[in-house]
Amino acid sequence: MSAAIAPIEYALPSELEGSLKALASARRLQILEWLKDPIAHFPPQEHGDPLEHGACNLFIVDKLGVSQPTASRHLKVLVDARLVIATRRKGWTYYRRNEARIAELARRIAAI
Amino acid sequence: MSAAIAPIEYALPSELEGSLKALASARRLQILEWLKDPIAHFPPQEHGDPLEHGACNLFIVDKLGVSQPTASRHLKVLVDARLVIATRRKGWTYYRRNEARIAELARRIAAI
DNA sequence: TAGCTAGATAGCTACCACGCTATGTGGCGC
DNA sequence: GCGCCACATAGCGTGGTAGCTATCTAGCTA
Repeated sequence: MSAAIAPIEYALPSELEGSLKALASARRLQILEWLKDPIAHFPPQEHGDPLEHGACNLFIVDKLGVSQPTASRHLKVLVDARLVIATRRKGWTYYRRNEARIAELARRIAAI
Repeated sequence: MSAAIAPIEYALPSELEGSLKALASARRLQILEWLKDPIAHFPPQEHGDPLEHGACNLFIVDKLGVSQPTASRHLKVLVDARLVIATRRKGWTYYRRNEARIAELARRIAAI
């Protein structure tokens, strides 16, 4: 050892890149689309206002047509990217769009 | 055989998804950034107006700091997504941004 | 407190993207 | 016409992501 330390020639992973990766999935785009109008896309739910808290996890899993863990991971990616907001209530989790964050991202992409 | 044919539960790959995948890479974001102002980011080139035709492939390869085939693939992804336009001239290839396409994509993302 | 159910985690497979080196190919220029 | 140079293609290794089943955990309800 040890020769020179390799310079970081690398493009550093930006937050923008992360957000784009979160968006670059048909499943996740679909979820965001549904969440635009939860009342139209999901069955009526008893505990948790669709508009205030969002759609129930179970409905999303069901409508996505994938297994529960797979849907869960997609939702986690969206939450981690702060594109959607999760709310726990009683025994369920509800998801809604983070409109502020989505708008901010749209602005950043417009400046690409 | 043969049971029922599985229904397409799948979210179909959209063009939007494809564009987002093309964009969701630090290297490619970097290239688009550089191409905003080729004169500022690349050495002066003799054959091919940086503003009209874009930056010479060789400069991009060099500045990216990856091998020629790797850079070539990144550029191909951008061209295939129509985010940049390639021009062949003499023996070289020049790349420039497709501003119309980029703006259109930004609009679509704003409506996500 | 006990049981049940929503959701997360673990662990697997398959696939795709990114990096590389080696090699083709096609068009300029001498 | 020949050689050379710019760029593409082939092929390989690796890491990350999406899908699955099985299982764990936490918190609601009775």
